[in-house]
Amino acid sequence: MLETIPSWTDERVELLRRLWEEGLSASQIATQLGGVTRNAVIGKVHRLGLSGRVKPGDGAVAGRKKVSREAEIELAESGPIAPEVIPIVSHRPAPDFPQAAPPVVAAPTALASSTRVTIMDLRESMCRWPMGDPTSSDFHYCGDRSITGLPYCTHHAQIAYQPAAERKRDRRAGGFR
DNA sequence: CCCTGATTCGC
DNA sequence: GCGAATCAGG
Repeated sequence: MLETIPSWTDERVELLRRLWEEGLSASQIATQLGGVTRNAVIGKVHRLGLSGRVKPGDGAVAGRKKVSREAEIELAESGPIAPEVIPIVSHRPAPDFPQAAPPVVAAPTALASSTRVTIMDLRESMCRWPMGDPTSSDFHYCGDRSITGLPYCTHHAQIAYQPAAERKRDRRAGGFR
């Protein structure tokens, strides 16, 4: 049956908060939530007092976390392959990485395999590599154990932080462009 | 023309 | 409180 769309339940508000703070646009949040328009999202954001994510004039970068020095250098050398903090806003048409079964190391993280890791499930220690279209409702994250200090697991960190030279050769793996 | 958030105001 | 319409901008 059709899912009845509740208005602003605690869950949905929490999700809204989280997505907004992560830097998603109102329209993207709207499609993630489902059943609401971007106007509704914006309206709610204002009612919650969440507006003003980015402060122009503020010396520090408000919305985005600072990357480590190493990662920064790597990014500078490798170019804008992947965004540093939350890649969900990135404009990739259709990622779809063959990342079905990453048996890396015995992942200590509890939830894994079949469960879709949504933004709600994401923890600091989990890989935030985006899977799927951010404007789609089935969007989720990798969720594997992330490297300490980095937002990605070993697998996706390799894709995200490829050295410039190596990139030419082994670029097909990522799907980024 | 696509998008963004901000604001207003009838409901 | 909610969100469509509108506004102002990129």
